[in-house]
Amino acid sequence: MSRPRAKLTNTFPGCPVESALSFIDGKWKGVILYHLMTEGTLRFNELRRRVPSVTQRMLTKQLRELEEAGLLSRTVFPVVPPRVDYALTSRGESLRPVIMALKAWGDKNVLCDGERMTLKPLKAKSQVESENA
Amino acid sequence: MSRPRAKLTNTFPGCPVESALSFIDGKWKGVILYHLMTEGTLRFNELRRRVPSVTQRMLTKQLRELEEAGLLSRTVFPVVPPRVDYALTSRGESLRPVIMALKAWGDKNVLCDGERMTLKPLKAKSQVESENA
DNA sequence: GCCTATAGTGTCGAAAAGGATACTGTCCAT
DNA sequence: ATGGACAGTATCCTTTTCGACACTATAGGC
Repeated sequence: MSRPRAKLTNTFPGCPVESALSFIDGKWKGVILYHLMTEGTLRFNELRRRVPSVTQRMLTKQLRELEEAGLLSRTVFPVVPPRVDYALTSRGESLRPVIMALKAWGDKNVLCDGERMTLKPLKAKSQVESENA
Repeated sequence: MSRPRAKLTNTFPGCPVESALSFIDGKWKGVILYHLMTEGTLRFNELRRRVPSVTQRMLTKQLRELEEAGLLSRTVFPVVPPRVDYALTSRGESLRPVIMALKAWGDKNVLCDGERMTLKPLKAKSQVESENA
């Protein structure tokens, strides 16, 4: 397969997994979708503030790709200073189970401590039970 | 964020989404996990046959990364010809909801027709109802 | 004696992705 | 008159990813 990932499309079982992944591939798409899902429509700089480490250029790029993929809509208001709203389309909304599964897995398995990303230890069943008790 | 994606780890809401994504990032990890989830333990060449377009070198690389991440185990049998089994660990198994959500989304939204990957049209509610009738 | 299967490794190069930095233009508040 | 907020572009450069291809070693079958 010498095609870029976004154009990956051989037919084989499991291909749907890859093609779905290709839509949220890109360093920031996951977070962008997550914020739009949990907070609703957001403006460019609102997104920027929520994803502090993305550069302007990358945020623009990822948003354009998501728009092209039909996952979000971009609404420009002809006012000054400029105003641009980003909102999920219904196809974007349909990704909610995926994003939320990722979020749940990340919450359970990863420690985002600000310096390193570390895996949380797996819990034995007894530990889980005592926590839920 | 000038770190590679695998080391992405700033603290912000939505970070769990990104860090979860970093585990299945890589052009073939999704499919590999999918096949191990649906078929159980597989040998190197069995995986290769299930993912026809991956090269040997890339399959090896992705498998090693998944192993390092603790998502699968690699068992070498000292026989000749060589035999190496790949199986999900329990942490790998814990990704099942994620992979299955991706699979479901892909099935519903993408047409893998072997030449192009195209988005299926969104269904109006009435259409869905008549299909389920 | 040659081919096949097994599970890789090594090297090379192209392409894609991502980051740093500087720049645009208008309005408003200070 | 200076600076900031807004939503971007443009240019350049580095890093990362991926693929092609060649190569390894051993046993068994024809």
